Amino acid sequence: MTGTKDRILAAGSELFRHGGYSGTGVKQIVEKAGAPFGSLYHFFPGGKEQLGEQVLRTSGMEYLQLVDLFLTPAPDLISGIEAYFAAGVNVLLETDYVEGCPIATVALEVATTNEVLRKATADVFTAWIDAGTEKLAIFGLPPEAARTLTISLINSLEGAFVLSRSMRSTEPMAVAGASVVDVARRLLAELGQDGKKQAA
Amino acid sequence: MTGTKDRILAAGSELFRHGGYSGTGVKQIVEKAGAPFGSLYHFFPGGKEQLGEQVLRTSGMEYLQLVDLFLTPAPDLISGIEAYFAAGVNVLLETDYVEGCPIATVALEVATTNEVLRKATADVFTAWIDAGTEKLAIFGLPPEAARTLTISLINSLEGAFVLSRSMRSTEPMAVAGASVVDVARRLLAELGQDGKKQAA
DNA sequence: GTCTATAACATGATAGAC
DNA sequence: GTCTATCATGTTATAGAC
Repeated sequence: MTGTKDRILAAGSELFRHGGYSGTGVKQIVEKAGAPFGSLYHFFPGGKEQLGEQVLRTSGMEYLQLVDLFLTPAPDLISGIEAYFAAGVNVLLETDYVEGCPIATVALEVATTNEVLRKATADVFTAWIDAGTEKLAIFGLPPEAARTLTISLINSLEGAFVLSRSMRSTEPMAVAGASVVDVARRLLAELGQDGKKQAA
Repeated sequence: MTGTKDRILAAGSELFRHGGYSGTGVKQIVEKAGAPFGSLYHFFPGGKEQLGEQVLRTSGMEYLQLVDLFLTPAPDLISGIEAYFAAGVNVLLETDYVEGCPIATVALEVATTNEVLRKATADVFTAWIDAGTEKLAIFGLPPEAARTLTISLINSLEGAFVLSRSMRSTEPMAVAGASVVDVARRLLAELGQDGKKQAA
């Protein structure tokens, strides 16, 4: 049984990342959640801003699990990266370019206009970078190289979502994947490693 | 002498890219432009949407000139890319992470909510890609390689603006520059070229 | 805790004097 | 073409019955 609060969070997450923070009204959110209007201010006394912050932090942590889903099963670093961006292409096609990053739309909107929400987006990105850095160790990458590659991967993914969703083309996402593979290959060559999954 | 219409466009450009399309009110725009409220609907009978479209197309073409500013003077491809992302770092620092891409904020906001504005952002990105592809020919890159590298560059730049502005750190922008250099080096090696500027 | 009515305000847009 | 007053609507938030 899904609680009212969770339904409000889920509805907010979808509406915020599609229409933006300013572009989404609180009535729209409770309506989509099938929740009474008063419940919003019962569960989120801080109003729209508190809801926005919770939505960012919650969906940010949910998407963190996607890293495991595609990188962990891969036999080596390169095919892990390829699987990750192939999944990005699939998301674009399967949702008709509707879905992308759950954070970026709001992140750009609030970067200079709302410090509470900006901090929430920054915390999510920081968590993603730290988790990716840790995860890439399974392919033998030392911390510094793993961090650089993770940031490069997120950079390219975020930028590709902007271009691909705007242009309604998978080309930018495909190019992004190939680019990150280039970066990974250069790193591996520099380290003299093969990028195969390490024994536990 | 700056016309009223131009001042409205300039004010709209700044406010839209900072606060987003939904987050910016038309009254806010005319106030910043020092223009009478009625002038907005005189010059833009289509209202906020027509203004938004004009702002996107106009500032998109203005930023196109920045490609020339940093890539053209470079003696070779690699140092051109480095100069470009160094400029990105400077913009972040000099504006205290306020300025970024004039299109991306609105692009994510309207990608699935306003087809007129989405098309405008797509046309701008397409123009950037085409212009970059053409410009990179001065370093000897054939069209296909030039297009791939241009998309990779814009991907990384856009994503780095998202992360850097959110986290208030230049690290993502610096990583982005190094990553695109990796991609360029791989392309040059594959083509057997040196990336030096070609004679006219 | 659920739900509704409504307050207080901001929004995009328009009418019409000048 | 400039400028102001105003409309209708949508916004966030609150009060208070149940």
